Amino acid sequence: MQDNVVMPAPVVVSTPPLPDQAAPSFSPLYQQIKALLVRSLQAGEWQPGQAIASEQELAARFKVSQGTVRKAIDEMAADNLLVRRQGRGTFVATHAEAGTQYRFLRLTPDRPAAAGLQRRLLDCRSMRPGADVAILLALAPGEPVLQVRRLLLAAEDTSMFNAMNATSDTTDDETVRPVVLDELWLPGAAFKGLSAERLQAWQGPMYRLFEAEFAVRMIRAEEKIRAVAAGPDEAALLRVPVGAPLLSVERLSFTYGDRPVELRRGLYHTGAHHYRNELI
Amino acid sequence: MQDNVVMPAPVVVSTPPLPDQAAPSFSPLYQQIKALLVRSLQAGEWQPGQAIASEQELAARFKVSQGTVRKAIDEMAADNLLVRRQGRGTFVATHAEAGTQYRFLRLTPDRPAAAGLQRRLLDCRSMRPGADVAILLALAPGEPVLQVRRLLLAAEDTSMFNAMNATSDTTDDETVRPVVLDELWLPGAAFKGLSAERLQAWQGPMYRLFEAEFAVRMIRAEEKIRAVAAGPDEAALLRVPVGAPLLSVERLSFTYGDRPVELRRGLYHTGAHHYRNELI
DNA sequence: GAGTGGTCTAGACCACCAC
DNA sequence: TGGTGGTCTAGACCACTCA
Repeated sequence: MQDNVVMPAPVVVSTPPLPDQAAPSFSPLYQQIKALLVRSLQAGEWQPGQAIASEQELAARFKVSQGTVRKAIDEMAADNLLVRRQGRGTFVATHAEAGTQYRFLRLTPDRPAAAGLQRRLLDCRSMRPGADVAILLALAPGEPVLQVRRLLLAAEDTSMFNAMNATSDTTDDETVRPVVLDELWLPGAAFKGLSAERLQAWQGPMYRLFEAEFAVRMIRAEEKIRAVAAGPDEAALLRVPVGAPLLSVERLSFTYGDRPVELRRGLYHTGAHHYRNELI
Repeated sequence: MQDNVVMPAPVVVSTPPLPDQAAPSFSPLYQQIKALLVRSLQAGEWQPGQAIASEQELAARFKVSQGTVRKAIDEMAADNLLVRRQGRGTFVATHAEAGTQYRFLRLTPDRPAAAGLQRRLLDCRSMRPGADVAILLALAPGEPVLQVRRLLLAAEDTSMFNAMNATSDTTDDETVRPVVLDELWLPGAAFKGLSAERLQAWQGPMYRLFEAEFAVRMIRAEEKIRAVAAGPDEAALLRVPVGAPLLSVERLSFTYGDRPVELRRGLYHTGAHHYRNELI
């Protein structure tokens, strides 16, 4: 039974191999299958939200047993690359659906809030990256970056503060409060054509726009969190006093093959929200 | 082959069932096995760091196939309850070993540091809990809590600041800097006998003491993170100006069966450290 | 060499879903 | 009713560890 299992010879597949990154030679079959499936995702064989081939089909294609394909898919589901749905099939994960929307945003209202967050775009422009940004995003020499700035605003919880801000110094947005000031840097090459108008027109999560229009799927991210004092500009935008403590969240996001494709720095006002984390 | 698989009848085991929490009646076999294994851990059949029975033995004990036991153990390994080691066996996870020590501490030096963190116990006393603490820890009415306070200190990075703090206002600890001020609340019933002396004498991670001496294993935790301004006492202890931004990390830790057993509030000075997080 | 977990297969049946 | 993933089994061989 085990005779036909190849150790040196890699699995033969019909899909032509992609040019970049060679696969490790000796690894378990299911790992090889997993790598091949990741390549298929990377190459766009199946789009986010679509069903991939069934386990049976994949087993036939790769000439392995269904159990081996299953183990590969199990791991990819654990990595949030795929979503299994009994009776329906296995689907490419997406930032489109409720529940997986804003998967990376860990900011939560202290008391459960009905309404979500509103977005307000501040600016979007192309620029030469600073040295730090260029290194983190592994940019080619001379490659520009797109810089995006925006606010996220939450419905104000006025249930017990009705009297307090009767004389608020703001004329509009009495019922809404800025909570997050985001600053993003995106590699110019991958996001050619992204503009303020495009962002303005888009309804929905930004990561959904990226995967739908620019074929850039955010897979995982690393965040570094600090407490900082609000500077003058930040204070004005977030409507807090200068020097107020803010959460600084620096995020580096990766797509398939651990390629960094977004650097983001968020300043969170944690007066009525907190950053939640689960340690396991 | 499938005939002997029981759906209504649960698996018969030799270990007497523990009194608390009834198992759900209808669930996959491997889930039942998992629940039984968790109970064995809870009951102390195998101690942290020790090997559990082999897959073969467990399969025989529970009268299921090895594959079913394997799936149960796989999930428990993914939950960090067990650790598999090829050729050696499967071991109960512990906070003792390097690598799993300080598993829940996400604070990281901005630039890789050689030395770890020093501990300094401030105080440890029994007290009546506030209402919030009592609720979070699900305390019995009238049950006291142990309150512990301590500092974590890091070796100062003096490589480029030699001249700066020549006239530091502190007489001792020139080469060390407080980074974390921790305040813990522990249910008195579970930690009877814990004292300042006991903590002072202990070398190693606190969670290791808890699992070794009080049979309380921390399995997972939830953290809420905010940015706050340092108050007078906190500022003095952490040697920062009053009002300096600090990271407030509120942690609720759970043991087997999702029982909360520790509430902790840490204030982190993130001048040369940050809280790292991986989003997947 | 004996024992452990790790991989792979083949086949059966179940639960769920859509048509 | 047919197809999907989900569970369970039985048995083979491999890789690793330790005495």
